[in-house]
Parts: sequence; structure tokens; C-alpha cells
Amino acid sequence: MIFKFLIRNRSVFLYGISLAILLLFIKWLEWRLIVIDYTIELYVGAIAVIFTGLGIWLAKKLTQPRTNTLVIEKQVLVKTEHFVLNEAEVTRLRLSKRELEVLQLMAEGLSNLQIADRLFLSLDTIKTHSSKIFEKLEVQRRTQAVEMARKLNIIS
Amino acid sequence: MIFKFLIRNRSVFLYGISLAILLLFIKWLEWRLIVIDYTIELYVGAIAVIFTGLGIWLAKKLTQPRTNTLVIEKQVLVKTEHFVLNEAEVTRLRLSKRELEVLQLMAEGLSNLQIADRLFLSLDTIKTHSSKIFEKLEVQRRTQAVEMARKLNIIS
DNA sequence: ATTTCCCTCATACTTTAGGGTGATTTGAAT
DNA sequence: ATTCAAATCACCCTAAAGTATGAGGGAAAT
Repeated sequence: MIFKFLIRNRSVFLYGISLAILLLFIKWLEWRLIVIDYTIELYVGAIAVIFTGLGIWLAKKLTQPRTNTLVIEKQVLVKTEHFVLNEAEVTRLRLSKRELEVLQLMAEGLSNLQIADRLFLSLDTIKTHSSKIFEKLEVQRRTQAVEMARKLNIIS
Repeated sequence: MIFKFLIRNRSVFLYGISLAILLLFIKWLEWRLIVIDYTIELYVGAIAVIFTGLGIWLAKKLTQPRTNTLVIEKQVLVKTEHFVLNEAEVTRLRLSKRELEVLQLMAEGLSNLQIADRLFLSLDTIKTHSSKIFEKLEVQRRTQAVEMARKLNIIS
């Protein structure tokens, strides 16, 4: 119990012990002064040296180290994950939600029929959407549409 | 001359002055001890306090500031990533130079006829190349081929 | 010398894509 | 209430894409 306490507060404990020893040393010096006729200058010198040391030690102990924050920019290659839909372009081009959806599937390489099946719509509907998309993107073919959409960041 | 020297070594000069003043103060205390019958304990205490302070000041003055360098890695997204052809995939898929060329133009949204014109070939040749490409990429349509090629990094 | 692959082109045929037009319904805005 | 855009679907027609097959020349490897 007591040991654990001592270990936990080792620093404080050591400081106390040190002070006690120091006081004893001073007292001993004092005794020496009385018994033997030492000069007072020597005594004062010793005190000065000891407490200068103590001051230095205290300063080192008390001042927390300064922290230099060093920010290193680490370059990370990011593939596709960082896609953010370019809302501005979508609104500028007046692409509807459905059209964007079709465009997305188009970019995945699906045929119109596959897109129709996927969205539970008729082939003709997808054709209509496709035409609208091409019109709005000012392209002629689906491959161009995908290319354009990728460039404008309106598909992932 | 002398002034410049003093300015340059201001720290040392100040330290010397301080010590001189301190010694004077000690001497004055000594004088006080002789004249008036002060207790030696008070004298020692004063010395202790003064030199503890001196120690702290010295420590602060002399030791270079301790610094903990905290390294923070900041991730920076680099999206430039100028295209590097994945040679390994190209050889693995046994794509010929011509096929890669056609695939590239295909990805740019050109029709087979446009590709033919661009490469000074007949439409049928491009169709043959296209078929071969689809076969090797294991896809059915050009859009899928482009998608796959992009994924495999064999086109820019 | 033979094989193999690439590149080229051709014919015939099927499938898919795309253009044009029009109609209906629904929901939101004016 | 009317207008407007979005979404849906249909029909017709043309263009483009894709499949299958074959064939000939050339270059490189075995």
C-alpha cells in the first residue's frame, strides 16, 4: 500500500527527501561553524552553490518543454473514392434526376435494354432519356456522353 | 568601440552587473549582521532564496529551450496522377498495339467510322479490331470496354 | 520451312443505338 | 386554373455497332 503510494509520487517523495538531507547538511554546517571556527563566507558560499543548483534543477523540472508542431504534408494518391457530384454542372445542364440515373448506368456500360430492366422501365423510355441526355450534353453518342460526364464530374 | 562591445555582450554584461549587485547586497546583509544582531537563519534563508532564484534564472538563460517535435502527417490528395500505362495488363490481355490505339480512340467517344478515318483504315477493319478488343477484355459493348480499360489503367 | 500472330479488308447478318414525333400523366410553380 | 417540366411509353425509321467467318500479306519466332 504505502510502497505503491511512494512509487506513484516518487518525484514528490524524492524532492522531500532531498530537502531533508539538504537541511541536515545545513545544520551540520551550522554545527561545524560552532564547533570549528570556519569562516562565514565559506558557509554562505556553500549555501549559494547548493541553492543555485536547486534553482537550476527546479527550473528544469518545472518548465514544460516547448512543443514545435511540425506539419508534414504527405502526398496520397487517391483513385476514384473522392468523387463529389458537381451539382452546379448538373443544374446548369438541367439534367433531371432520372437522366442522371440513366447516365450513371450508361457509364457502367449497360445497354439501353439493361438500363430499362434495371429501372423497371420500357426500352423506349430509356431511349427518350438517352436522347435528352445527349441533347443536353451536346454529344451524339453514349460513349461521348460518358466521356463528357466524367470530365464534368457528374458521374462517379 | 566599448559601447558596441557592451551591446554585443549585453547578456554577459548584465550577468556581471547582477552578480556585483548581489555581492553588494550580501555584503550589506553581512554588515547588517555585524551591526544589528540578526539571526543567522534569516541570513541563510535570504541567501537560499536569492540563489535559488539565480539558479532558476541561470537555467532558463543557459539551457536551450527543450522542444518536443510533434510531427503531424497531413494527407494531401493528389489527383493529377498523370496516366501511366499498365504494361503488365496490356501484355496479360495480349492487346496488340493497334488494338490499344483503337481502344484509346473508342474511349474518346469516336464512332468506328471516325476511328477508321482517323487511322486511315476501313470501317470493317475497325470493326474487327473492336471485336477482338471486346473478346480480350471479355465485354460485349464499347462502353463496357472503355469502362474496363479505364479500370485496368490501359487507357488515359 | 512452318507456325503464329498481327493487320488488313470483305460479306452477310443481327442487334443496339439514336432521331423524330406524339401522347398521357403527374406534380410543382405561377 | 393554367402552365410547364418531368417522366413515361409508343411507333417508325436510319445509323451505328456488333457477330461470324474468311482471306491475304507480312513479320517474327521456332
